[in-house]
Amino acid sequence: GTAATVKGQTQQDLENLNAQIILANTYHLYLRPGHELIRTMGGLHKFMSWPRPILTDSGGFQVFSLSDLRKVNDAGVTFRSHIDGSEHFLSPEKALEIEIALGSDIVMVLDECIEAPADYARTKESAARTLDWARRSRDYFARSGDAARQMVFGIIQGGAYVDLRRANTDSLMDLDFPGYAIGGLAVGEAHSVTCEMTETVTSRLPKEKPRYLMGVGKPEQILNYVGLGIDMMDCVLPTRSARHGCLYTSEGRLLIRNSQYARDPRPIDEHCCCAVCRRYSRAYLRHLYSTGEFLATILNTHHNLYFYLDMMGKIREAIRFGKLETFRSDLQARLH
RNA sequence: GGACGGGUGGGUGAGUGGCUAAAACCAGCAGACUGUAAAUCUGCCGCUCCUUGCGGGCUACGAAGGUUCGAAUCCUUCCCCGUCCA
Repeated sequence: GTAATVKGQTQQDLENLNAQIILANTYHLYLRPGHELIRTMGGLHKFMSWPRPILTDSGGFQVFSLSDLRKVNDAGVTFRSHIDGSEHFLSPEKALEIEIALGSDIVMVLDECIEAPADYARTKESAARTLDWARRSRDYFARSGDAARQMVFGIIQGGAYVDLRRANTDSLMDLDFPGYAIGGLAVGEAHSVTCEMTETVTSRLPKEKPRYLMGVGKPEQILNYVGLGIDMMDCVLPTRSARHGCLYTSEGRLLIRNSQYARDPRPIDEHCCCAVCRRYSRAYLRHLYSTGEFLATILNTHHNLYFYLDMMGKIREAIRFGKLETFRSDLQARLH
């Protein structure tokens, strides 16, 4: 829900899907419509009519993905807006100020997410900066925030280097955040490396606090991350892929535009109970997609979100019954 | 009957002697997408052969002839389409 909307779904849809929490983005909402406007409108929950929890990302990822529009130094990040080219400065304190104005439930600190692969010296320097920013964020929130209403999560960086990940995890834990995020992964490195770094971190983190792996992932990868002790994830994949005609099923991905579905009367996934699968055929959905109808986006997004949320529900259930390993290997085998 | 303008690959439409199997866009086919600058991006898109190479052969810019080393491009005739005049 980057721009205070999950593209293609109404808040009502999201409630029907049983979405527990959505993510919104500091950088985007700061540029448009502006955090002061949202504060004036009663905060982000009220503004977008979403009574359930919201997590706000800090703009750290934009530092990375808008790389040719930014300059980073220890003080913070100077961005040029991707919308009108205007220049803006984001510091750890400024990011918190915005997120406090938005009133999100979980506030992410500003971090620096760097490209993969990055060399050791650069990664070390950047991770140290992120750690320093986390300290500043914590201190700023202690002065200006309301711990009864919001909680701030720290972010661990350290690239693909085990010792840097370890050191940054330990140092961040010293700052005693209520939750910890792992950033800077799934940015181009091999999945095995993502897993190795994740395990390096989760094996050190306290069990009673949430662990959030930022920006992932594919369904079959999520099963691995959960197995490594991850509690939270966020990802554009289900919604963006939906807009691009890629649908997730219990048997793997399905590209709805493929000509083989032109006359296919079956639902996307015969085992799926979502509103789209209960009502529409592949042939119809392919037609909507290829004619560029926006109902295609709406229905495809609904299905993919149902798939993801349903899978997460089943994962929780499997964990509850001590069956995660079986569930994971069964599902991964079917997804391939 | 006459005067102009025009007929290009599935579509729209560039190209007015060699760099053109022919721009671009659309359609079609396939792929990608991971803390959302994304209803986006990439590849293929005449037929065919193989030793898959910035390879070979064939066919192609309304039709048929011609000029030229070389023609979608120039010339002739014909056939269509549009506009205007009688």
